[in-house]
Amino acid sequence: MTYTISQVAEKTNLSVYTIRYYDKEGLLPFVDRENGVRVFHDQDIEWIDLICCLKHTGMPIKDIRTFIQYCMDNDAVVDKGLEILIQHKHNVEQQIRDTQRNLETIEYKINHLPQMYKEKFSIHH
Amino acid sequence: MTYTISQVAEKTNLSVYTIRYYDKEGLLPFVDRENGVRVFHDQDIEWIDLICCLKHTGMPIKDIRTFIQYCMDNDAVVDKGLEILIQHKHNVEQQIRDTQRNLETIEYKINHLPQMYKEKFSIHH
DNA sequence: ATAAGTGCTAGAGTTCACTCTATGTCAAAT
DNA sequence: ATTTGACATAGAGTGAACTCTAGCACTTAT
Repeated sequence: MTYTISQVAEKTNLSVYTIRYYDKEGLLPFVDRENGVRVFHDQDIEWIDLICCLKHTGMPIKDIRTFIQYCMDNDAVVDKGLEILIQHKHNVEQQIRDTQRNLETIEYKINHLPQMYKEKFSIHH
Repeated sequence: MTYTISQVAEKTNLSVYTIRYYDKEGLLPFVDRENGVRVFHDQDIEWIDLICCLKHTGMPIKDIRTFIQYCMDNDAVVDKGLEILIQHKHNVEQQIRDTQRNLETIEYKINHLPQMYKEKFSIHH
């Protein structure tokens, strides 16, 4: 089964523009061409899903490129790619903890907002 | 107790540039001036901490401005500010759930990376 | 009294991640 | 045979969030 760029756009919720931009940026070196036209296979979609996942969890595009390039390296040096992925997993775990702490702060501030407001206008004016 | 802009920069881990930028963008309408020089009080730091918290959890600057403006409104219309804060709390909760799902995907991909790699080069070349 | 240090503003520059435009090719439908 | 539609590229434009520069004011130390 193969897909055109617009079919991939539908499946991945990326715009056609974004897919071409990712390709331009070296994120999709695995995509085949037929007469210059991109031809996507199922395993390409899997790679793109992973790319989206990394992007959603805050990995910048140049880091994703590095990761993909390691994964595509001639020898079976998946190890380096795996290492990056495991490191990123730890980052995301930390990120969740940080966001949970921020959530607690927001909850605290929700309870203390009227007071902060009062402080502002009683002490300050 | 009052603070200069560079002391506030230290306390909040923002750069002096960023604090001035936030002020320019209307995020810090509560900051006093003495002969044109910004003078920060403890409750100002509390507001800035809240701003940082909102920023870290993905609220764009124009939304933070709207929130702050509601909070600073002449009448005791904290309600609108509170409403925004509660809505944002729900967004952050959703954000944590999304990130947890992404984390699961990453864990899955860590286990299947060697296989994805193999697929790529056996089917595809 | 001059030099250093900190503050101020206006506005230019940067980076990131798209997003769009202009222009062109090619295959299928009318 | 020409129109339509989907694909392609190069490169310009956008918006967000800083980040920095230039030039000036004011205070404090030598």
